[in-house]
Amino acid sequence: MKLTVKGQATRQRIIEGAASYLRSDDAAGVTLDDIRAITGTSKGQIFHYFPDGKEELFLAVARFEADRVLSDQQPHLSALTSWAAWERWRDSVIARYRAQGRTCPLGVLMGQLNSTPGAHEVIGTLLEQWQSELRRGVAEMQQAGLVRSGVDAGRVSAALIAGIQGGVQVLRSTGDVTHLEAALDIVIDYLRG
Amino acid sequence: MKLTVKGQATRQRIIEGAASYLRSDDAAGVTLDDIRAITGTSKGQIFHYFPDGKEELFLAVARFEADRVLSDQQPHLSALTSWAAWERWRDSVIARYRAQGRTCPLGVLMGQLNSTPGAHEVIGTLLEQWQSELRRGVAEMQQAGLVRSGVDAGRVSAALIAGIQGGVQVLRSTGDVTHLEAALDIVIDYLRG
DNA sequence: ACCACAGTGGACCCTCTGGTCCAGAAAACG
DNA sequence: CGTTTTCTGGACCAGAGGGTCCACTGTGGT
Repeated sequence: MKLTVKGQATRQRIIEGAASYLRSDDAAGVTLDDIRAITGTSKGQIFHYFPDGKEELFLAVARFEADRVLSDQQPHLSALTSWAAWERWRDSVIARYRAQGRTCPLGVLMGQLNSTPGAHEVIGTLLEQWQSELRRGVAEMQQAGLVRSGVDAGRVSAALIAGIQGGVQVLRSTGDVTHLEAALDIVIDYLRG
Repeated sequence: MKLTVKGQATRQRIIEGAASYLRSDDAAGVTLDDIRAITGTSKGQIFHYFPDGKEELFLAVARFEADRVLSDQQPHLSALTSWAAWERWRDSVIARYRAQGRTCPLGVLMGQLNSTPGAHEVIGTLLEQWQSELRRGVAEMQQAGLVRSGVDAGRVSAALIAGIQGGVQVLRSTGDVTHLEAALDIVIDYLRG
């Protein structure tokens, strides 16, 4: 499929419009027609740019959102080289999800893409990259002698990922951000020894 | 609505049949008709026992499954009075979710009940009870002098809940149980001081 | 025995939604 | 220019799935 500049723009408009819609409150039951309306496009265009329909479109949006998750944590996530940096990172994560509140674009997307392989792949990749950055952060702290070398960086980063995911999930169903805070703080405290 | 003994039995059969079906692999897109077929009932019966239809039925199943989550952790969850007991509890949680694998009845249910107040209430209640048991366990360890009194039992239990939820979610999308293990182990290690 | 009401089966309906199709407008390109 | 390709609009289709209805059967109480 050839895409002209105009075509690229429209395609992007669809993705970003959908992403933006998912950040609104009642996006639980998104439909292609919702997205069509929001983005001011037509059925024809949606299937022109996403021939495989719903799944392809939603996967594209999911990738877009997954990128956002990581980039929203920058520059902190890539520079976890001091305790102050870890604190800044922690704060940025909490701020991000506090702002997001009970809505969760990726969560809605996963609900729509009923556990298709593609969906798992997007989430898997995201978690992998995320954890890998954290693992690197822990290792750097160890090299700098700020974290005892007996700590298993892989394990700590896995626990952080789990804590964040779970904290966000609790936030989604209870609106309460304290679980996320507690999980992050306790693992970081563990790191401090 | 009056229910005879037979009626009660049928109603229960529907709930348990649905729950069992949700534990199978491809339950992502459950439909009332699936449940009807599995439980050997008719449309008439389903709406007879669950007048509000899908939502009422699925909420009933969700409550059933939520009970299961807690009772599967017994008797360990209610007797967290020694390190050995904590280990046993940890092992029972991991065993349960390892066995469950990538399927997650409550997860599927939540996907269907698109964030209705009822769904949030079921999950909220479950998490509350769960965390409250854990908090009690931590407090008892403190009273026994096994955990330093400076530890905030509420925070630790919140972190455990978050870690478990997140660990299970990772398990669902990657099939990997190590995140769950890491989260539990690290928070328990933190408790050990 | 009778009656009222619960239990059961299944045909039927209706909406919602993903997906198809095609015709016309607008670009790209020679 | 002319033609070929892409872009856009929207009518239309088909299947799925939740929900309704009603007739029939079983059951419990008096």
